[in-house]
Amino acid sequence: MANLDAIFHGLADPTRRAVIARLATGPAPVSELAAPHDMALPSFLKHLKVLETGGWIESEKVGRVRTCRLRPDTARAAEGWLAQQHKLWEARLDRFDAFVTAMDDDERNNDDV
Amino acid sequence: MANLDAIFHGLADPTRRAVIARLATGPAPVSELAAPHDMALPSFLKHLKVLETGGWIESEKVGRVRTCRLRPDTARAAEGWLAQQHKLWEARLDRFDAFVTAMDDDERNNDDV
DNA sequence: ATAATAGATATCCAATAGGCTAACTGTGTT
DNA sequence: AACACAGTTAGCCTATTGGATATCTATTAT
Repeated sequence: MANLDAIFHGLADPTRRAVIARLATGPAPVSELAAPHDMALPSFLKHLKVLETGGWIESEKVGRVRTCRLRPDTARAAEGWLAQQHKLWEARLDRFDAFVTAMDDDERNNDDV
Repeated sequence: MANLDAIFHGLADPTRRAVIARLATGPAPVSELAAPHDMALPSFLKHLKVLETGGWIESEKVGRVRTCRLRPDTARAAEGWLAQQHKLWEARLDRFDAFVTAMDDDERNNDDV
């Protein structure tokens, strides 16, 4: 599994996110992936390399065309990290809410507020 | 709201992810955030800047200490993008499953398989 | 008033990122 | 055999990244 640095670096560029979005609807050859992007092919290939390094895609070449497909487990790793933080953070907010509620109760029990 | 480039760039570094993880448990001053990281303070401050640009954190300085806190909406934006791709991709796999199932049915209806 | 603390700013540096063109390899097509 | 097609590789260029040190400002403590 690719490391999180490479995984998130993969997402930090609009061209690469577009490729992922395209591949989410099904595999495609390099030239089809490249077509929408106003960029020389070698430049585009670098993005594919970054995605491959990040574990986002895998590819297979048959004849002269290379077909790329998405690797779902990588998306899960990325979502997993975010979800974990989210959970921590939610837990904290819950504790904070409880604290505020307790404060309110305290204040309600005071005559001078 | 920060753009996705900056949001995901924020995550593409272990120091920055550690800061986010720390802040998910509650706000902290710069020096406390910096302490675990074996790095000169100015270098660390750059990471905080990247996180701020990516919309991950906000901070307020009172006296001589600056306290940083997480911005939850940014996490949601990141998760949102991933979830959307995930949905597309799941939908495709479902169609693929249906296709395979149909194939199997076909084959079951053939005598020569 | 002096000293210590918390952070900010300026500058430097090597490595990486993201773009390009030119030239090359291998595979179909005519 | 000759051509076109789909990628690939090599090199070049500029901007950004991620680290450093040295110096500076503003606040708090003695």
